[in-house]
Amino acid sequence: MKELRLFNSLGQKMETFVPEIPGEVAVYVCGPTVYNHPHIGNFRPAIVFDLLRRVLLALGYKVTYVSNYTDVDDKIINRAMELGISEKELTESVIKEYRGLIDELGCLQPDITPTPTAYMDKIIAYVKDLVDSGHAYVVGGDVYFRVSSVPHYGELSGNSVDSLLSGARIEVNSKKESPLDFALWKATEVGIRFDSPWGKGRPGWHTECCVMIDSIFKSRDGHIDIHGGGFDLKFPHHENEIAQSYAHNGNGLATYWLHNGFINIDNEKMSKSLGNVLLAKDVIAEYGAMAFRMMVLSAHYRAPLNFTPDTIAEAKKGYERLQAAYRSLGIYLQANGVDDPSSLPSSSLDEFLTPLCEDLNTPNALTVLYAKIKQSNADLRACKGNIEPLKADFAALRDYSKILGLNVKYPCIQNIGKQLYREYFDAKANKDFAKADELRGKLTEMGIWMN
RNA sequence: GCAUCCAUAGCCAAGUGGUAAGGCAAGUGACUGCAACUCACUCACCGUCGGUUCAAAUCCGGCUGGAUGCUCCA
Repeated sequence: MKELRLFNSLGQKMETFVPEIPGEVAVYVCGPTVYNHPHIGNFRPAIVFDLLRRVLLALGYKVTYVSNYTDVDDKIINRAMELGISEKELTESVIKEYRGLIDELGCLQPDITPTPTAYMDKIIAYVKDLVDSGHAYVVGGDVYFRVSSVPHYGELSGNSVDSLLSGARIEVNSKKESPLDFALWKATEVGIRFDSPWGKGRPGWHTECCVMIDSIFKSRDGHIDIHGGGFDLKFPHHENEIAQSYAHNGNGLATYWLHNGFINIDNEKMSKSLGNVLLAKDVIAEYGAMAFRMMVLSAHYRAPLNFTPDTIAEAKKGYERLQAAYRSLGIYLQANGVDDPSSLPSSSLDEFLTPLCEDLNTPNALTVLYAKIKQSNADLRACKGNIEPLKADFAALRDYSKILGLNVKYPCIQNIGKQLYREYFDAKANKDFAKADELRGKLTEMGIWMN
């Protein structure tokens, strides 16, 4: 099996990927809080970790890919009240939209998409365990995690407990033993809330992910191979997940921690306050889902990605070049005796996978793709009826596209199309340009012209 | 203030010790009966100052500029 190297945020260095169970990979990616139409920033992790999943699959691993929808949160409660609907109605409609966008963007749906509301019993039991073992304490109806009860807090984010303490803001909430302690359970008056041994309330965000991982991957002691998410989640979210996992399961939750960079708009942070939040559905409507995916792939996943009309337009062109070359080959092959190009045997993927195996270097993978597109176009121009090189070109474009999650297609030209192409090639060979033009017009009209 | 990361051509973006991938735009040329498509060629001393080294975009330090986080919070 080809070696995959990944940059592990835990330790800040490149490491060779070695799964805990040979041949199998457990992945968890922090999903969105579903309170409003998803914006484009929600889909960078979705695309990046979908790519990781596809690379793992191409390398021959069996992958279990889990990504949650956070459906308990203040933002959800506030938004639901604004709209005058229940939290459940709101989250269900947003999840539905999100799932649709995932499809459009060429991402595979996760194998499992847990939601905290469905795990409430387990969350409460988990928090109770932490209280019982002395890693958490109850104040009023709240439960807080005792950060001082676990070693190495700050390991992931590069913070030390001392520096975090010195940088801590003046706490409004003085109920906590330490400013670093975080809420596992919070007593609430407003919105959706649940019964617990500590009264009515809601779970803390950090705990939700931990419990879902712990439950879904019970057979692995709640320890997964890869945990992914946006850069902003490193601290406190992932740091706190690690602390809880050490306290509850005696392990650090995940071996490899991967964090994707953010999307900026015109070199500015995308934020509500700046009023520059771009909704995924709007961007897709204007430029196409594949243009957006191509744009995400055009930069390394850890680097910031700048969204401007130019950058997405450029990505769109790149995708269209791929699509056009693939389509031309698909049609030409059918017109020349290959009835089902999609079933042509695969060619070697080694050259293409090599950059992807170096910490998902998609820009370099795209370089390989562009070279193949160029070669395909040149081969098609020069083939003179010899379709052998075209078969290999086609298979390569097909397989590369699949790994990148870029949807490409070609029309089935049917027997009538094959007949018209035979006549077209004959007419051209006989320099009967009037007839060739007519046939070209007809093929164009049918939507199956090569170019 | 503390922490993490970044600074490569008009634009996007790889490369992390041995004299700068790729894409967009631009220019030149080729193919073609025509149009479109396509192909070839041209286009960077790597923010700045200093250090280490036979050798640095690549390592170290200063400076300048930028992104993000600092606890349930936008």
